[in-house]
Amino acid sequence: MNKVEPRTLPGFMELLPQEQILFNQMKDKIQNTYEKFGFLPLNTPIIEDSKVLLAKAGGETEKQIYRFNKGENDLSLRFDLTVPLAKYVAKNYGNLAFPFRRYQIGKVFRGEKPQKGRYRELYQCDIDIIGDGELSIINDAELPIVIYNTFKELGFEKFTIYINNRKILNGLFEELGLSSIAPDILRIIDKIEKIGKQKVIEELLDLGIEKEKVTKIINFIEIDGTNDEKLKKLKELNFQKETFVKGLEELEEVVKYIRMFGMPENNFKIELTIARGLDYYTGTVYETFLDEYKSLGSICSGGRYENLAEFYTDKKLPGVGISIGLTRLFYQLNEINLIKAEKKSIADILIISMTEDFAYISKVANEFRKQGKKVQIYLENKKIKNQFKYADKLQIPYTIVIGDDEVKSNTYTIKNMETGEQETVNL
RNA sequence: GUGGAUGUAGCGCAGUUGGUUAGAGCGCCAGUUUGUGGCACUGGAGGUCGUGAGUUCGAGUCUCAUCUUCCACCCCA
Repeated sequence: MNKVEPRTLPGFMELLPQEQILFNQMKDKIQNTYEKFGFLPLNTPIIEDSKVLLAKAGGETEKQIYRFNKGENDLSLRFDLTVPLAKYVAKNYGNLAFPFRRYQIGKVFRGEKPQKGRYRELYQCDIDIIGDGELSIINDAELPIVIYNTFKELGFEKFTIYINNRKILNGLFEELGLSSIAPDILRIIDKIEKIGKQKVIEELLDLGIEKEKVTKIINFIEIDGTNDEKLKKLKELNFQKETFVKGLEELEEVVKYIRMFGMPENNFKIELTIARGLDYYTGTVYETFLDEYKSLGSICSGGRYENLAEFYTDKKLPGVGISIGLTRLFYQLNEINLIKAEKKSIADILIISMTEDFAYISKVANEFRKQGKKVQIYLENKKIKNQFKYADKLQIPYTIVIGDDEVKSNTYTIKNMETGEQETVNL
C-alpha cells in the first residue's frame, strides 16, 4: 500500500515534546506576567467571517490572508489579534468595563513565503488597553513596564525598549511640507539600521525630495544623546506645528511616567527612527531589541492607535497595545543557544508496575498526585528493565516500583534516578 | 513577484575522475543481566539515493525536466 508522506506544511510550527515543554514554559511566564498587571484573558475564534476580518484591509493584506469558502460562507483565518479585538470590543461594548485591559495569546496565520524568521502560523502575545472615548497617556508608559517585567521573567537582562512618537515624525514632515509622501519617507528611514545612512539619503533623493530637506530629515533622525538630551534637542528645534508639539509633549509624558513606574534607564530609549506600522499607529510606538542580538530584529512591538474599532462602531475607542512574537522569538533564541530544550517529560514520578493490582498502584499514584506531583503509571506488560529504560529516556527524576511484594506488605519502593538510591517505604 | 541553493537510513551526514551486493555515526530493536535504567560489549532491523526521462556497456555520481525544502530581495496591519 502506498503511504502518504507525513509532512508538515512549511512555515507551520510543530515541536518535539522537549521543545514544546520549553515553549509552554515561556508562554506561561508571559501570561502570568500579563495577569499580574490585571489584564483579562480573551480567546477569540481563529476563523472569522471575511467581511469582519477584512473590514479595513488593503491590497497587501488580502494577498496574505488565508481565505476560503465553506458552503455559502466566506471565511478567513485571523492574521493578527488586534482586528478580532476591535470586533470583540465593538460587539461587547455594553458588557465591558473601560478601560478594557485584555491579553490574548494565540496563533495567527499569514500566507507569506516562509523563510528565516517568517512563519505562516505564529503565536502572538498581545496586551492592549482600550479606552471609551479617551485614554490617558500614562497607559503608554505602563505597557513598556509590563514588557520589561515579562522579559525579566523570561530571563533576559540586556534588552532595550525603543520608544518614539509618530506625531513627532509627522510634525517634521508637515514642517517640511512633505506630508503627502510621509509613508514613503517613513519606510525608507525605518531601514536605516539595515542599509545605512548613505543609502537612505540616496533613496530619499530618488523620491524627489530637495537636498536641503533630506539633510534636515537626516539631521533630525540623527539627534543623539541620553533620553533627556534628545528631548531637549527636539525642543530646541522650536517647530511650531501642532502635531509636532503634541507628539513631543506626549513623548515627554511617557518618559516621565516610565521612570515613575520604575523602569531602569538603560532598558528604554527614545529612538527617532522607529516608525513601525505605517498606517496603524498614531502616537507612541515601541520596538524591543536584545542588546547583544540586535540583528534578530524587534522581538516585541506596538503602539498607540486613535480609534480601534472605527470599522465596526461609531464609538471612539482609542487604545494602546504591544505584542510579543513568540514563535519567532522561540526559534531565534533556540538558534543562538540562548535557550535549550532539556526537559523531556513533565512527570515527576513514573510508577513501574510488576503486578496486575492496579487498584493498589492507583492508590499510590493518587497519594503523590494529592501532594501535587505529576505521576505517570507504566501500563504495558514489559520487563522491568524496559520500564526503567523508559523512565531514563524521558528523564523522569523518580521511579516507584510496585510488585507483588510491595502489594503484600503495603509498601512501595521509590528510587532516585539520578543518584540511584532507593528505599522501600510504607504506604 | 525576482534571484540563488538544496534533496542519500528515523535524524544530521560521507560517498573520491560514473565501475561489482550504497556507508559510518546517532537513534531504534534484541542479547550479555527473566525485580532495576544510564556505561560497555555483541548482534539485528531499516534506503526503489526526491520523481521522471535522457546519455552510457554501466548513473547516487553526468544532462534535461519536474517536485520539495531552504536562503536572499520585495513586502510585512
